[in-house]
Order: sequence, then structure tokens, then C-alpha cells
Amino acid sequence: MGVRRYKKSENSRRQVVEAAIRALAERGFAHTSVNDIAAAAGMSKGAVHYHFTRKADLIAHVLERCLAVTHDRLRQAWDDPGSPTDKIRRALREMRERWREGGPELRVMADLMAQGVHDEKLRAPVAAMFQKTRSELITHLIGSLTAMGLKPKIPAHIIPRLLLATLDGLALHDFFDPPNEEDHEQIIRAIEVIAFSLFEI
Amino acid sequence: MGVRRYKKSENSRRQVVEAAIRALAERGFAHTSVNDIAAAAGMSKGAVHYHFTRKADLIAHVLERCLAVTHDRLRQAWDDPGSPTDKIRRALREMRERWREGGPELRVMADLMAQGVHDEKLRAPVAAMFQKTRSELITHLIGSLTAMGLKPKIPAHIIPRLLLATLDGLALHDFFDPPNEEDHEQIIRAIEVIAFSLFEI
Amino acid sequence: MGVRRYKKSENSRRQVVEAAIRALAERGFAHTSVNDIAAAAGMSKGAVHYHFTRKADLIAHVLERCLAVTHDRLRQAWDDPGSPTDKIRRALREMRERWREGGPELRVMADLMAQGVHDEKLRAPVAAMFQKTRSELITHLIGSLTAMGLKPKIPAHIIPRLLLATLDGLALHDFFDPPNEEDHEQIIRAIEVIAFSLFEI
Amino acid sequence: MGVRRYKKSENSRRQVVEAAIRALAERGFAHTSVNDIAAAAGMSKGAVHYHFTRKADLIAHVLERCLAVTHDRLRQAWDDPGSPTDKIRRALREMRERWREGGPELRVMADLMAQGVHDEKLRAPVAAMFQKTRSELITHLIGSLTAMGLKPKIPAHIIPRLLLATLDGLALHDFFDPPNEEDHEQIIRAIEVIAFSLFEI
DNA sequence: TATGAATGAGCCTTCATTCAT
DNA sequence: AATGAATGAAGGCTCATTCAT
Repeated sequence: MGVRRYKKSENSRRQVVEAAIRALAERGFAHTSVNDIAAAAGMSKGAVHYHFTRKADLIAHVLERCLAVTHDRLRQAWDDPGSPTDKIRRALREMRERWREGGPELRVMADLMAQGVHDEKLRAPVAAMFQKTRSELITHLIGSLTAMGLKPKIPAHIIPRLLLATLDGLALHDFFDPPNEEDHEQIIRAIEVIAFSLFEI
Repeated sequence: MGVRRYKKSENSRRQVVEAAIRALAERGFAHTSVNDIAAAAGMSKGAVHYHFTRKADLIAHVLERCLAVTHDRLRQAWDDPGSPTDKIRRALREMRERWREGGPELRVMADLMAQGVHDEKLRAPVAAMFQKTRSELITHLIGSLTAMGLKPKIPAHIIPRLLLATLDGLALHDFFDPPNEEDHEQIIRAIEVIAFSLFEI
Repeated sequence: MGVRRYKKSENSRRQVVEAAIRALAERGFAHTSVNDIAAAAGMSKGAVHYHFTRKADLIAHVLERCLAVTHDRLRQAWDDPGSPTDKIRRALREMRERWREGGPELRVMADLMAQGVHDEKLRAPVAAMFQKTRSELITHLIGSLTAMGLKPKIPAHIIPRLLLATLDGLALHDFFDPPNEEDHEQIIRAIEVIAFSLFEI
Repeated sequence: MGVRRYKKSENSRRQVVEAAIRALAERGFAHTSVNDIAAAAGMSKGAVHYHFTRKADLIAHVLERCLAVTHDRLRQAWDDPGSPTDKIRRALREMRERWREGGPELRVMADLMAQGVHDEKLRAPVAAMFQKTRSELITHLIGSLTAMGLKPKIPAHIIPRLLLATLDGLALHDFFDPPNEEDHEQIIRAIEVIAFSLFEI
């Protein structure tokens, strides 16, 4: 009952966050004002600030949401049946595909990542995002790989950093200079090679 | 006298561009105003606008310059003597180190990328930068590796994309969540593992 | 039931007024939002506006209340026992001390004055406050002094104005440039000198 | 020549300050926006900010100017010929008169004084104003009085504080509850009594 | 060629006020 | 009687751009 009372607000908050993601994906952080977000959400600027006192608050929630969406998809890919090798292949492929389609969440994440280099307010949430993603990956991927009897050649906690960095970096390069379909396939294969190269056979 | 005047202008333009690079590296595109650039150049704001009517014009010239400088340094690093394996190791290490310092290049690059994602005018020069860097790498690195009798497991032109993406991605991750000294060493080792894993032994 | 409802409303109104005084004393009119007052009253912003449609309404009631409270305290201070000279000394000292703490009164007073200077609606109540305080003082202080056989050198009704003005003025000066302990003592002595100088010996 | 270059700017700055005084006198600090000041100065908001980066900067200059005007008048009153007693009488009278006419400068000073109680940014400049006024007074008044062979009953540096506080306090009371002409005369006489009471005969 | 002055649009934020419930 | 949600008007400030000199 008490909860009911906040339902409407929760809906509005969600609306704002989703509108923000849309707006940010389209114009980028540097060119998206609170006004733009309000317009995208079909609200007044004041309403946006009612829900998120500072723009930074909103951005933090945006990142959180982006992360959640990303993780959901990853988890789903992982939870589908198959051998560990299949899972790894599927997960890497899935992540790479997601970047490629350039869905709003990814664009936003990439944008905020780059902006965060110079914007102190963005730094903390972006760092948090990175850490969460890594710990997610370490749980699934590394667990499975070692379960397969593969022994990492380098400290296990380094591996997610390396793989995610590779995927993130590829995403950026792809954005500016998209590979053709064939190259794309080769790149995915190469990622697999890389991933397995980090383990003793 | 007419010539002189022209020359003076050219000098001033260069001054402005160089000052802009310094300013952008320090504060980032989003936080660098024309005023900042003017101050860095020891000129008035009006003077900057005299040389570059729009801020975007100036940025384009900044990009051009950055590219040239970056390539010069890369080539130099490569041209130092040593066996091919040494060269590769040194080059990877070199690139990684440069990123790590968080020097001007990273910041300017990050800006360009972020801006380029949403600014069509910047997209082309950024893409050009990526391509040039790759072709640079392909010439040297792959050449050396194959000269060593190593046969790539994947199409050779994919390899620079992969390696550079990895380095770029790592740079970003490092920025937000710097690894300790030990992890850093492991990461470099891992990069080498990755690099050589792309070739048949 | 009808009565009850009315009563409850009165209580709430009082709560709001008291919370407003607390909030205003702490942050000052210019920096106290309806939200702050609502928070101080443990209510919602909407509730405050239910009781006082305009913020100005509320402020008017705050003034009224402040006046009453201030006078009560003054009277109490005066009614303590002692010789007339003692009373005067004690009263002056008392008033000065109260000002010195920089307590709520000073802040509320400062607000009223500042607001009153430019807000016609507030002018009348502020003037009333001044007049009441003066007539209060004239009744007690002057009464006592003449009872002591002291004859004023200037019309008696001027004296409270002068003394209160001095105290008010000193309070402001002290606020911005607090005297050290020794100077403070000297100032109190000087006030006494001043007070008695207005009478024939 | 180099000086000429800044003439125009100096003029504009002065214009802004004077417009600010007018606007502040009319509406009070709390209700005067940078926009209002710009309008009063016949400029754009941007122009005002060009000359005074922060509103606080402008206010500081406003206070300075108010002070200067006030001091000029005081000095003039003081420099006119006459015996020291005459000078003192004339100076006190002059100061009191000035408050009474309620010229813009005085209104502004009173307003900022009161606002300063709650506004940290205003505090410093207001405090500076108080100190300057006091040191001005101490130079003239006390010097003359002691030159007359009058020995202060209280430490000399306290005297300006006391006198100015009295005058400031009276000004505030007068504003809200103006005395009639006769009382006004009595008040001036009383101030003289007070001033001389602080010295041994 | 270069400058100081000025502009105007836009940004984030605050806040009194209104309103449906 | 009271609340949470939403609004819209300012407010201070930044900044690319223009312009007379």
C-alpha cells in the first residue's frame, strides 16, 4: 500500500532514464541538455529535476540501467544450454554482436566512457561500471574455463580486463571504421583465439 | 612585405593550433573554451577567431597535427635497432607505456573519439587517424613477424585492428581503474601472449 | 468532530509557523525555501501551501509570533529583582549579550529589516515591532531612572530610540567584525556611560 | 596611449556599478538580478558578466563606490573651516543627514549589511566596509578630539565603533519609523552629548 | 593583423505555486 | 487535511561569435 504510493513516481523515473538513454545515444553527453532529456521524456525540465536533483544523479542511473540491460543479455546468452566451450563462444559472440548493432545502451556507455576521461563527475560512475562488468565476467567466464580444466597463463583476475578492453576497443574502432562482414567473422574468430590463448591447453 | 605578412599569419595559426593541443590535452574538448585556447596561445580571443572563424575549424586542424605528431613518434620507436622479436616487444611495450602515462595523446584521442561519435565532421578525420595508425602497424609489425617465419592464423590485415583495439581499450580501462604495478607487468606479458597467439608457431 | 477538525488545522498552522521561525533563523529568509520549512515542520511542501497559500502569508505570521516571543523575553529579564541601577545595567548587558550570541533573533531581525526596506507589506509590522520595543523600554528604563532622581537631558521618549539604535547598530557591527573579549567589556562599559550621560547627575 | 585603450572599459564598468547602485537601492539585493542591473545599465546580461565575472565581484565594487561617495562627503564636511568642536558637530550632523535623506548609496549599504548576515559571499565585503569607515573616522574625529585636550574615557579605537553603530542603528530605526522634525533635532543633539560623554572634560 | 567589448543563446539549478488524488 | 508530482519562470553563469577600431 505504501509501495503503491510510489508507483507513479517510479514509472516517471524510469521514463526519464529511458528518455535520457535515447537522447544521449542520439546526441551524446556533450550535446544533451536536461531540456533535451525532458523533451524526450515528454516532461518539463522541472519534472526531470524533481526526480533527479542533479544531472549527475541521472547519468549515474543511466549507466546503471545500461549496465543492467547489458548484463541481462549476457547472462541470457550464458544460461542457454551447451558445453562450456559453446558458452564461451556464444558469450563472446553475443557481446561483440551487441556492440556491433550499436544499440542505444552501448552508444551511451561508449560516450560516457570517453567523456569521463575529462569530466570528474562522470569518472566515478564509469569506473563503477567497469568494475561491475569485470566482476560479472570473472564469475561466469573464468569459472567455466577453469571448470574445463584450463589453467590460466596469467593471474585470473587480469583476464576479464583484457577481454573486455579488447571488446571495448574493437567497438570504438568499428564505430569509426566498420569492418566488412567477412572481416567481422574473422575478428570474432580471433577473439576466440585470444581468449583461449590465455590458458594452458 | 606582402610575403612577410603572410608568413606572420602562418606562424600565428601554428601557434594557435599548438596552444589548442596543449589546452585540449589538459582540460578536454568539452571544457576548453576559445578563451582558454587564446590564453594558452598568449593571444586575445578575437585573434583566435580571426585565424579560425569557427571553433570546429580549429579542431580539425588540431586533429591533423595530432596525427602527424603521433605517427612520427611511432615510426621513431620502430626504427630503433634490434631483432624483430625485440622490436615487437619493444613496440607493444612502448605503445602501452605511452598510453599509461596518460599523456596528452590519450586525452586528445579520447576527446576526438567522444566527439566523433556524435559529430559528423569529426568522424572522417578520426577514422583516417585509425586507418593510418593501422596501416603503419601492418607495415612494420606484420612485416617483421612474417619475416620471422611466423604465419598468421587470421588474415594479416585484421591483426593490427585487434592489437590496437586491445591497447586502446586497455588504456581506457586503466584510466578509470588503474592496475597496480604488478598487474601492469602481467598485462604487458598478456599482450605479448595475445600478439603471438595470432600466429602459427 | 467539526470542532476537532478545526482544532487540528490550528495545530498544524502553529507547527508550520514555528518550524518556519526555526528555519528562517538558521538560514535567513533569502535562503529558506518552502521546502526547507516543510521539512522543518515534518510535513510536505503541499501541506505548507495548504495552510498558507502564499509564502508571504506565512512570513507575516512568523513576524507576529517573533514579536510576541521577543517581548516576553524582554519583560522577563526586566522583572528580575534588584535596584534600579542594577536593573539598568543588567538589562543593557542582557540585551547586548543576547545580540552577541548571534542567535536567531539577530538573524530574524536582519531579515525583517532587509525585507522590510523593500517590501511594503512588511514595513508596517517591522515598524510596529520597533515601536513596541521602545515603549516597553520607556516604561521600564526611563521610569526607573527618573525614580532614581535622574532628569533626562533630552526628551525622555528619545532615549529608548537612541539606546536601542545603539544596541542594534553594535550588534550588526559585531556580527561582521567581532570584537575581542576585552573590547567587548569596554563596549558594555561605554554603553553604560552613554546611557547615564543622557541624564543630569 | 596604452591607458587610452582601457578608457572605454573603465567607463562601462563605472556605468555598470552605478546602474547596480540604482537598481539595488530600488529593489534591494534579494530582488535585484544581474538582468535587472544589465537593464538599468542599458547593456546585455553578458556584458555585465564581461566586466564582473561574478555577481559578488560587482557587489564588492558597489560597496566600494558607496563607501567612497560617503567618505567624500564626510571629508568635505570635515575639511570646512571651524573649531574642532564645530567640526565634530558638523561631521556628526552631516552623517546623520545623509542617512536621513536616504540617498541610494545609503540604502544600498543598509540593505547589503542586513543581507550580509545570511549571505556568506556578502560578509567579507561588508566587513571590509565597516573597517574602512571606522579607520576613516578614527583618523579624523579622534585626532581632533584629543588635539582639543580631551582624553577618552574608553580605549580610543572603540569610539568609532560606538558612534558608527549608533548612527547605523538610528538610520535603521528612522527608516521604519521616521521621527518628526523636532525629534530629529533632539536626536542630533543627543548624539553630540553621547560623543562628548566618551571623553573626560 | 589583432584586440577589447558586447551579445545572445543556452546551460544547470532553484523554487513558489498548482493540482489530482 | 495532506501529499507527491509537475510546472514554468527566473537566476547566475559560460561561451562561441560578431564587430568597431
